[in-house]
Amino acid sequence: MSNDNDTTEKMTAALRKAGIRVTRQRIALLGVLAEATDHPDAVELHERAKNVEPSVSLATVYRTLSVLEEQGVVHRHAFEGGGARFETTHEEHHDHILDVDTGEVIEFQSDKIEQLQDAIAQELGYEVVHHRLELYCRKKT
Amino acid sequence: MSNDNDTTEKMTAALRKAGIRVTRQRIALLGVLAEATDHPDAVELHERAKNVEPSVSLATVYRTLSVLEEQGVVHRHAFEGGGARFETTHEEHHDHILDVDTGEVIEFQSDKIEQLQDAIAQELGYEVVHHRLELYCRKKT
DNA sequence: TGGAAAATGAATATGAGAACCATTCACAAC
DNA sequence: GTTGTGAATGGTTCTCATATTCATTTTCCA
Repeated sequence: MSNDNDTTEKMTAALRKAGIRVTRQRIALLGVLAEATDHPDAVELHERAKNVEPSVSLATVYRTLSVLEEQGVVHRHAFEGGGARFETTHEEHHDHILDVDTGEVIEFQSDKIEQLQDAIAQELGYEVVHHRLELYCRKKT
Repeated sequence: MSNDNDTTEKMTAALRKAGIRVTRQRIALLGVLAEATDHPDAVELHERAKNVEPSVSLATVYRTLSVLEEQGVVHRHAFEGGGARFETTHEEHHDHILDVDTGEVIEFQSDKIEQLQDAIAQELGYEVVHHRLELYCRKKT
């Protein structure tokens, strides 16, 4: 997975370009984010980042996640129950299925639904800035 | 609007049937919920309920809202920014458009989207228990 | 109408996240 | 490389929404 390095470098480049300093703590957090395939919350990210760079504090994780979100580097999700969860922005846009039994998160994407959303908003005189679509599901037996 | 009374009575009936006591405070809150056309939060509901029954405390509003949610009498929504907001369950299922400038909430309903959601879940071996679809929109100029 | 169980108000606790502040660090200019 | 300075940091404290505790009151069926 040399892709993680690419991702991390793209992210640090984005920060530098915005005049945002790239610190040890931020590098650690970016690395952890790049290699995460799940959708961890701040506390979980803190745990993982500490393994790379023990000096990372939870306060910095929260602060940095906000910065990264502002910079469009990560997405913040507020799924039902529990705190915010994060993922990097380097993938295509997608929505989420949440397994209500296991908590697992599955990504999906539907152009049709997106188009319908736009059409509905349009009809009411609105345009969609962003949206949130979460399917809380149970595995079929 | 004698419909509000109907709604309130349906709700109190549901509570009694579940062996849940119908107190002065709960009647006040149910009345307020029945006549709300917006999507108020707990503090706002408390304000409104106090006008009907000054003895209602905020703690009771929170507690009762949880009870009402468990009983399927109200829906709890966690829109972006700020606390939970509530509405009675007596209407048809619908999703929400949020005006990002004014905070206004508009309801809409799309069978097509619902069907697509089911189809997507189906394809991945899931069935939808419930879902959340929110369009954060801006009025077109 | 009495009494047990449930609901209440007031106060306190909780948990995620933001803010504060004195210290440290990144990095551009020399 | 050294240095100056503003941004970033860790630790702590604060906030805000909501939950919980507990002694007292109230509902409602017997």
